[in-house]
Amino acid sequence: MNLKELSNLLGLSQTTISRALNGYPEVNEETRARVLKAAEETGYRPNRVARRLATGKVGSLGIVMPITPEQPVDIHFAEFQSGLADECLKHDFHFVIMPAEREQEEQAIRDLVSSGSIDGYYIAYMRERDPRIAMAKSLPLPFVVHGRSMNIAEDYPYLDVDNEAAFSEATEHLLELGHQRFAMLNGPADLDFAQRRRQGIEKALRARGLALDPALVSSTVMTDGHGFQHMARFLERKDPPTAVLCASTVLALGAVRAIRQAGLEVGADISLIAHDDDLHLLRPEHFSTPLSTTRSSIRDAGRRVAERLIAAVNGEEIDAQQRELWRAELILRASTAMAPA
Amino acid sequence: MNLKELSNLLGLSQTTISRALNGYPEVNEETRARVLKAAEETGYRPNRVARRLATGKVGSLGIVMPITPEQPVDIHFAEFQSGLADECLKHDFHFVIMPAEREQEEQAIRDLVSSGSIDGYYIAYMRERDPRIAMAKSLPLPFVVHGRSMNIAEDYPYLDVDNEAAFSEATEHLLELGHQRFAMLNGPADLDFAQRRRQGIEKALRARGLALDPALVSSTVMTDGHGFQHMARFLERKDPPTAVLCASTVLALGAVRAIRQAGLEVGADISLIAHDDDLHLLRPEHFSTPLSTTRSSIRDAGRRVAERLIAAVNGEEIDAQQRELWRAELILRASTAMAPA
DNA sequence: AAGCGTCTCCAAAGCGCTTTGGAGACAAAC
DNA sequence: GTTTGTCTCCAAAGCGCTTTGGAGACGCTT
Repeated sequence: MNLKELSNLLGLSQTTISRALNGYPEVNEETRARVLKAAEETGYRPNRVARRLATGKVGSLGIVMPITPEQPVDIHFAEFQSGLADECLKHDFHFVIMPAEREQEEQAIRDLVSSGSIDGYYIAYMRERDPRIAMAKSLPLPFVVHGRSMNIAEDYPYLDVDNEAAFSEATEHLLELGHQRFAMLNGPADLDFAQRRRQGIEKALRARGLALDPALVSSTVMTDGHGFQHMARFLERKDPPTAVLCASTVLALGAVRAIRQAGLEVGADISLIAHDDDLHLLRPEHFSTPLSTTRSSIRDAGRRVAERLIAAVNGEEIDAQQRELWRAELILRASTAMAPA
Repeated sequence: MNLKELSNLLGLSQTTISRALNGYPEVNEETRARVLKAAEETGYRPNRVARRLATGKVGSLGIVMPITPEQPVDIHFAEFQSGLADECLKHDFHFVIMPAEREQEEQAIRDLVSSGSIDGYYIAYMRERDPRIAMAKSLPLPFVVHGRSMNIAEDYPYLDVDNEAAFSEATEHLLELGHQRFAMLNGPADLDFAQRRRQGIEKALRARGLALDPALVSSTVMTDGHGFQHMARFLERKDPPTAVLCASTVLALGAVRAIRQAGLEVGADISLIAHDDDLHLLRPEHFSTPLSTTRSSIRDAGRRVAERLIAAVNGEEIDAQQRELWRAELILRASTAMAPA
């Protein structure tokens, strides 16, 4: 059922029906009621693709889904997407997912934009001096960056967690508990959030005249396998760390396994703080030893990004709010304790 | 940059450019080369939305994402989607996600189809006599069902795991180990896969003259919270089970926590077999006691569904392969042992 | 009675693409 | 020299919608 058929059915022009349905004033209320009723009965829904061609809007956001052989599905991505979906549902938006390998990410964004199937998009997994930002600014659609990119002079709309502050704070807490030897299970070294988290630790240590031993830092995709593997490696050293900071509860999952397998106890022998994106599946309080965390909901971030994008699509520009930096909350549980003597 | 601009630039008609780009024979190879070069240089990409209007195809699959307040993100869904994305990438497809609350699922499919933004779609989370199947058959787009729906007489294209056989087999194994008292942590009772899994257990028990105690069956959304809660409840009884079957490793995660918290040991005190969808994040071999499982990759299912849909969109109808039933593999690890005396 | 708003409604253009039905140029065939 | 066929290319229609620029009908004022 399309407009033309409906117009034949009602003996009205397509114009009138379109206007009746879209709430324009120049149509008799009686006629409008008749149209609305017929639309309801026939189940008529305007073709969004045709509407997009006519108006330029489709009611859809775009996202590029990173595909890597090593990490088939990123739970952080899924959780973010879940927030995005919540917000889209509210506004009758849907979203388009464009899978892309890392090398094709820029091309994927271009394709998505020129495909005409979205009104706005977000980009994530930012790296230093990320070229995608300049590119996005040159494209005609609104966008929001999730995260940030270091050493970019220009302004751009983003939403990020203050990773540096979060990890500084966590480190300071461990220092106060007497820890001196720190390890870090970090995300991929080229990603902005990983760099900032590391800087946060280094900053806090430097203030006490300490330094982070590069041999006790791993930078990997955030899977529990990597968490296990590198934690095990750290523990094999003759001077193992007494405190570990993890960039994700997923890494912590593996780390805890390694610690226990080495016959050690989380908390008593080794203190651990993980960044908690509030992953629904991996609650820090459900670990065998409940985990101390720096917490910031990635799902809320997804909601907020969608909210901003939809506002931008609807023409509600809010330049004042372009840059948004969320503070993570330090939550102490049983995985942090005084350093062993 | 659009076709018209490109045609002005080259001094050729839009027709010729379109044909050159789409590989039609009636264009001089010299001209084609010139067009290809210009398209490359200007970064011209045809507007998919316009193309869809002209041809009826966009190169996009559709999926409805169930939104529930109780389970913000379903890891099974994410894992399936990951497989879908892999396959879409291969064929230069993308996919559209339409978030919908459960009551609106049918409407969501209708909207998706009439929106014109997809060429095919899949439906999942099937229930008994699911009305979506008849509806899907009445709509003009190809679809594939992930799972099945009981008591539907008509034929329809699906891909499912043989849940009944998997759980029968798992139960038989436990029976051979001497277990008599079984519990089940199942998925939502209205879902087809949950019903079949339960039937599988019941069938195997019946063959030995045993029955599944309804008090030892839970039917919930598959979160670790529910796994914990119901397993704890089972263990509080004066006649606790010695064998547990879980519909997901996610439920098993909680169940294991409850078992250990009760001072019992998985394997020695309680045997446990979980259905393993091969979730990347939750590897059965990484559990404190490695889990015996019935395994079938939900990611592979996503790949296969995408493959079939894309083939259907491209007009390669394979009626012979409409119904596909995969067999899950029973993998024994340390969580299953002889029943305690 | 003519003129003027005000309501309603409509025909047609246009969004960017594909595709149908030629048209023109040229060479080969008669 | 005319006809036929083959290569290339193009103008225009059409996909389903929105929107511009009227047009007709009606009632009111002068």
